[in-house]
Amino acid sequence: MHFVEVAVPVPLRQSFTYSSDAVPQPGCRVIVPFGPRKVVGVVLGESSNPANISKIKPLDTVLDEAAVIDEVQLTLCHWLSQYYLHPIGEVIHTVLPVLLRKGESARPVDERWWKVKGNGEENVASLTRAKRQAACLQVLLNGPMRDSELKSHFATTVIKGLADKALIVEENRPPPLKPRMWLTDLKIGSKPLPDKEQGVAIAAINQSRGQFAPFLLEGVTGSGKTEVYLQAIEEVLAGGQQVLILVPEIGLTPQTVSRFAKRFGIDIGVLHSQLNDKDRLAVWQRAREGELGIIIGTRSAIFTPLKFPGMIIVDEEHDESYKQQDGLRYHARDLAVMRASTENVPLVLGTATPSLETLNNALSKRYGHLHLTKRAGGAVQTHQHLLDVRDQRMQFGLADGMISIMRQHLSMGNQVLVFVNRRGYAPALLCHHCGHSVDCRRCERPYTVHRSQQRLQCHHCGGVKPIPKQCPQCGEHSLVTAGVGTEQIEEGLAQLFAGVKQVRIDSDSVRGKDKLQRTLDDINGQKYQLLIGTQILSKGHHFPHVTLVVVMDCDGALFSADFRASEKLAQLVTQLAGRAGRASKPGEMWLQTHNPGHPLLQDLIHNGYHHFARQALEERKLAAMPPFQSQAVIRAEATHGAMAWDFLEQAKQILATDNVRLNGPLPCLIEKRQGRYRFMLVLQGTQRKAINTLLRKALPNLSALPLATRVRWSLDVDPSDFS
DNA sequence: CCTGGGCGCTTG
DNA sequence: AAGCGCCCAGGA
Repeated sequence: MHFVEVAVPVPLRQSFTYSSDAVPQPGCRVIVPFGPRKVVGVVLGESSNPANISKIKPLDTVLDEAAVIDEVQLTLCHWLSQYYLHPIGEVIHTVLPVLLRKGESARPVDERWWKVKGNGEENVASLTRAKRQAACLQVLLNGPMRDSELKSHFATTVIKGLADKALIVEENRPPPLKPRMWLTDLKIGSKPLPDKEQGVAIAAINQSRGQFAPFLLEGVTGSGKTEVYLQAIEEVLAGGQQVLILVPEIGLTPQTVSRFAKRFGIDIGVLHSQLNDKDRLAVWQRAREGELGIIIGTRSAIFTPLKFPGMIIVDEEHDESYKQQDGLRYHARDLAVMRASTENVPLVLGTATPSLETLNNALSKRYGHLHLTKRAGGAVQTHQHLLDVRDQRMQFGLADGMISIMRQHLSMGNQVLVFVNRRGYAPALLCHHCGHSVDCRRCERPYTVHRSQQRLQCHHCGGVKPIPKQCPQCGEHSLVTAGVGTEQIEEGLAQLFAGVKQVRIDSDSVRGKDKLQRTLDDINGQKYQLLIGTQILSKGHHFPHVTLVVVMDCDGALFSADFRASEKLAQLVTQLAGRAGRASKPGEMWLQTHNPGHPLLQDLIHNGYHHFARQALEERKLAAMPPFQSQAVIRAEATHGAMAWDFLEQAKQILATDNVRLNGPLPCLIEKRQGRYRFMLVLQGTQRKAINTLLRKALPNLSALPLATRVRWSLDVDPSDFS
């Protein structure tokens, strides 16, 4: 009789002991009795002298012969659990593909194949009147073929015809996973000669093969970061090792993938949020068996197991989508650092606008620092200007001066990009008679007017309702919109620039598969001249015909309660500037502001992100803010705000100590969401270890508070957002 | 007297 | 988280 520790998918910060005749390998899934139910858990290891022997129950079933979570992943799970103070069972649950959580077989899913039945050659001869069927049968005479491959050559009706005549039959086969399969296909497509800086970067990365070596690749937009990735990857692939590439949520387009596929001519594993569970598991298996040379995916792709780990790349490392904002609130970039270190592989963090966290690590020499300062093909940097809109006449949010600059660019046949930070028609609906604002009752925030959908939408909870005809308070028919969003700009610009083809790009207009990609292709095919859009436009896409970028309003970020707002604005502006222009068409950028003298804007405009970021780091140091101090946040929300507040107040008493500062409880930046009032308690200190220890020791006491079960609360280590 | 929903307790 | 017992309110 043995005892094993099992991680069970429940929000309890402990594992559970079970008895078993044999000890399954750590990382194997088991079905265990848990209270009155049965759950899928994962074996963590053998337990030597368990407590509470009388309570221990035997394992029900062992689901796997071999571990589904390998040693490296198990190490990372323990790290995640300890660092983010998250229950181990839930950590393991997040790391596993959905189908494996549900207890499905971890064996590769069978593939459908077709093979000839009976005397094939005779049958081919008999099919005189069905030429396609004869051809199809002829192909299968050379040997069975995958259903998917056969379908790419012949219509389904042809295949079905043969099957109906019982000349071919279907059979299921396990996929032949071939480790390092890419080595047979690998060919290097034509590649440009790297310039001096690229050459230095490639060499530095390549020299670090087989060891943990983190790099910040700080390259201005258009400087050829991807080329550095490609040439570094080439060496890794040729050496029989795999590369894991993380990209931001929105950056994973077919275009991105095809760039890698074209260069190497190999199969690439792609993991994105729209993938179904089955396909996701298939990529997971092929990566794990070492069949795929390149795996590219968004945040959660960092959990993909690799048989021959060779390198990890995090593209646009500053992107906010790498931080998970619910459940296990991990940062994929930080986990990538941990993973590269446990797997002893180089890690490349690439961006034009490094996060201050990463920049600090590079400047303090914890990371190698590689620079790409020249735009490829000699394109010059986009010139940035501030447009003082004070006392200027505004039309649809654009100052007259701005409009005339836009006219100049349009008249030369160039494209103009207008960046607006708000979706919808207008961010509020007000009564012109009594001043009443039509607010979402659950969030107590103004509804955003969406005229295209003819309804009001709450951007905090997603709630929708029809646009009222009259004021809900005074009954007057005098409702007017306040402020401008993408829809209204679109409408206004259609009037201002009649006859100019324009397109709006925001999450409303590009909803649906491939819609974004098609629109982007149309833009670069010069089907449109005027582009109006939100954040989406700042991510990864290049618009060579755009010569003017207009930022409607950048004042919000200057006075935000979020201390990272200025960093985010600077990244956004710099990324946007990088979208425009090329060698023959230098671009310019204008920022509309009421605060043209603001030192932050001045610094950004005149000295660029590179300088701004270093300045901002100095300020963070003086202000004792991250990355020079560590933070954690306890959030609590409840329908009765007082309960959430009381809970945090009690938590504060429990946590009180002298080496960690406790701020709050204070309302979250979004004070109410979905009918619940939200508060937070911010922990800050010089030692991240001290915060971690404090929380670890206090958590049992926090959970034991009577209010702990009555409010929704969660822990966020290294918070990136205070909404 | 029975039903049902809310609440709190437990999970090895 | 989720299943279960317990308790109290409300309907017949």
